[in-house]
Amino acid sequence: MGKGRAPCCDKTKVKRGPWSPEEDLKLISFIQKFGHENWRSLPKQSGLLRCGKSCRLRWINYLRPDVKRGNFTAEEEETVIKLHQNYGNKWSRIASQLPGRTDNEIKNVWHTRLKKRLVQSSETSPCSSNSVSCGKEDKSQAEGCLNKKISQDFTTSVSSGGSYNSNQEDDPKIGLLFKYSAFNDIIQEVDKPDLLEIPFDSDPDIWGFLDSSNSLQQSGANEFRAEQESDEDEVKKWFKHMESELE
DNA sequence: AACGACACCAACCGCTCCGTG
DNA sequence: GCACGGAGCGGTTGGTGTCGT
Repeated sequence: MGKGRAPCCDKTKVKRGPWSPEEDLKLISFIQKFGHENWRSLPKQSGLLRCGKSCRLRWINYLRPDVKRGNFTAEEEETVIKLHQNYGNKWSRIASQLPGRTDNEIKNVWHTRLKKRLVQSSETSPCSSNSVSCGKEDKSQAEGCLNKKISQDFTTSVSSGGSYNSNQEDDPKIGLLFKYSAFNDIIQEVDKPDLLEIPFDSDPDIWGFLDSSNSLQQSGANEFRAEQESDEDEVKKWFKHMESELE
């Protein structure tokens, strides 16, 4: 794109680094009221001294109501491994199959845990069966080797000759993915400006912050969203509280 | 208790994609 | 068709917590 591009924001005039609870509240409050049609102008309108990109990232990776916090379950990890085998480093693609998990989170988990785990297990059980050399001197090679093995296992489990998509309901784990995916439609609603629904379990820090001055109870982190429909009163209370916090 | 190594994760950076005029 | 701007994505970094010595 031709002449290069202007930076997304004036870095000398925006705050950087970790977000404070107050900033989080401002962002949540603004998005709940007005949505996020335009990330670039959002900081200005909401009174945040942040780059639009930073706001977007914070919202998507942390504040979004449907973000699931906490450790990945074994099933989720396995799913990530399999999806990575299919999609490669398309984290957003993988994330779309794991509701509540963000691309950033999946990426982190992959780099910190799963990749290592794969390399380790490839070292203990070399995939000699398919005549691929798994030299220890090249970790990426080892990883590739293992991926190949997983791929085989995966395609086998999905059933021979069938594509991933056409057989996903046959595999219990893929079935699980499907169940997750069913929530996607609901989750995507969150991005719509006119929606006024705030689940109470998205961010421990925020809720801890809120709890410190109010007794708004957050529901358990792993309880799913079915109970949320009756939370409208809670939402109003929450807004009132947030507004008072911001004053 | 102090220190270093390692692990984890939030956030940033820069690039690409896509819509619009 | 082209230029531009905004959004999204993936790679990387830096801060912080944890563990081992």
